[in-house]
Amino acid sequence: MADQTPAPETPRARDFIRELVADDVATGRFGRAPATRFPPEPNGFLHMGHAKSICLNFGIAREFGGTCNLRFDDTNPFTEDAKYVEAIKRDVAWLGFTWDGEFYASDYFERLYEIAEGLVTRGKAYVDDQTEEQIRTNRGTVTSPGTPSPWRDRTPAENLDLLRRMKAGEFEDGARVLRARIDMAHPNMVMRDPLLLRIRRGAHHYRRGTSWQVFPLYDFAHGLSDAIEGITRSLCTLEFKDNREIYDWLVREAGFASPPTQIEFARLELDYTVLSKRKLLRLVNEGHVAGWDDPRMPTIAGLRRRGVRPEAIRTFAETIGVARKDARVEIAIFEHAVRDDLNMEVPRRLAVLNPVKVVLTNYPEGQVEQLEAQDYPHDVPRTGTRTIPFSRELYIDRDDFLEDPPKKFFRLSPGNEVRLRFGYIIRCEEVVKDAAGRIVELRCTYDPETRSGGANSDRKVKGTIHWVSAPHALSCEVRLYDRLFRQPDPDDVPEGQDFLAALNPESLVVIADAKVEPTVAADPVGTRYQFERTGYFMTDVVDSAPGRLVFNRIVGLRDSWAKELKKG
RNA sequence: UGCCCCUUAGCUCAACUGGCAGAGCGUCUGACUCUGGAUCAGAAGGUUCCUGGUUCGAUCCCAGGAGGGGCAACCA
Repeated sequence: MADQTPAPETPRARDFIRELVADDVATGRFGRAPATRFPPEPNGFLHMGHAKSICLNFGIAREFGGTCNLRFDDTNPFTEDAKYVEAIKRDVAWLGFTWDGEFYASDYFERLYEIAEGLVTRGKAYVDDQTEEQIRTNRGTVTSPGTPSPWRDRTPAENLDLLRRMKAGEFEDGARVLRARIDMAHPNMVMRDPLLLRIRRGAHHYRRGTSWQVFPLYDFAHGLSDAIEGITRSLCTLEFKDNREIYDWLVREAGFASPPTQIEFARLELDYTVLSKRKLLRLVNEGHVAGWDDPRMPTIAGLRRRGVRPEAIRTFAETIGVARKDARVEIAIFEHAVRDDLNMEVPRRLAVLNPVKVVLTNYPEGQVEQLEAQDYPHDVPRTGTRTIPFSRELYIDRDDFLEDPPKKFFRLSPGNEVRLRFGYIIRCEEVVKDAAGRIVELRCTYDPETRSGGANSDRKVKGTIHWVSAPHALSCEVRLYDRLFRQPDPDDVPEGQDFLAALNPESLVVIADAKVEPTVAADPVGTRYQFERTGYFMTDVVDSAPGRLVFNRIVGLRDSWAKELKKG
């Protein structure tokens, strides 16, 4: 009774995929350690959806003592580029994962072609001369069977001859394709003689140049690439469920002894953003954002530039888990993961985003005190202090003063007191306005007995606000980033409009002249802080420089005052 | 001749494969106070989509239905 029973080590709740992998290990099904792969196509930057997949694939390999390859699924010469390969590698590494093998589907083209010849020889594939349009029409519809191609019954010898001439570059693009010979009336559309190889004679592949001319399609390349690498479980998203049948058909026909098995999980959908490479590409190409690494983008590069740490992304991926049903995740879950991570890691600083001047009328002119300020709050297990200057003229945030405050407003107002963080208690005596009625200065008095840490510092006031010393503060630019879209589902727009109609015009608000305490001047670019009572910020790695401070807001703090206001 | 998934708390998921439906986030309440936008504690919240069936017992198995989603690119 007396001694505390230590909390039992509760194993993290397993998802259905990890259960299957654990079964594989227990039964020795594959006769080898679990092997996964992350297979991006190098035609765009990685985003949060990919991060989920990366954490899953690499996480499983790590947990089960297996391997995870990075494989570029580069089978479409029209859209792929080496610059995307580099960006993807950088992003995966930044997320904290090391791949076992680095492979390219384009390195398997020869092997795939040999498998194609094998299929042709055994009557399992044929060369089709139909036009693209005819192929589409003759595939039938979801409710009606397709029509066999007139070329479907060519002899293996004829098919082999045509296939070789396709490879040799004798035919125009689109003149012929290689198709699997399965069933044109199959209830699964994917199995209606799927296309295997298409001719791209003029195309320039970023790795193969113009030397290779018959390119495999996804279905043909993907499962076989997995099999070639000895993958055990091939994890992909739900929309590939129907493709599993052709995946299994191909690895079986190719004669792999212990072929991989595909498992599908739900792709991530995140509120207030889009996670589709096609849509992200449009945002970039049409100039709605500044680039793939715009801090508003849900790309790994964008999140990195904004200041999110990889730890937060990994925690988020773990939190949302994986499931077999569609998953739309609230952005609050992500923001919570980001705050939770930063809370324990980054030092506090004082910054005033929307400054209004405060003059302490009873503070000696010309006097400057150095105040000691804690870098971390009492409940964060880190230590550190700094000194910040205090003087007669200060800035506080305009939001922290109200001439006519509502109930429960515990900040500064005429005749009322508030504590300046790490400093003194002050009282507002007079409000100075310009001709237009705008407040230009608050004339206050301070209580010299209440300096933080001093003998009589424990006098209580309701509120504490942040401030900076006007003559010492550094001017800086602050970029307040917000959700890119103004509604949870950007695709939920009226007929005739697309997701761009839901763009949030205030996703970036730039404050040209904010004030920050001088201690940040010496920190390297890319340093993160919490600006007390405001949010988490990082100096922008591209635009910030000594003498020109630029801060990105990573995420705000939880806004319980706004909630209080809403309640009325 | 359609096929394949999915449906459990506001949201995302659990429930050891038939045994008193749980967790995180969110919400609410309280505590604390030099972050009243930090932190901590507690609470509320359920016809497990519906209708039958099997069973001592069904979220789980079976049948039918409803709702949501995927598939008819020489994209992946």
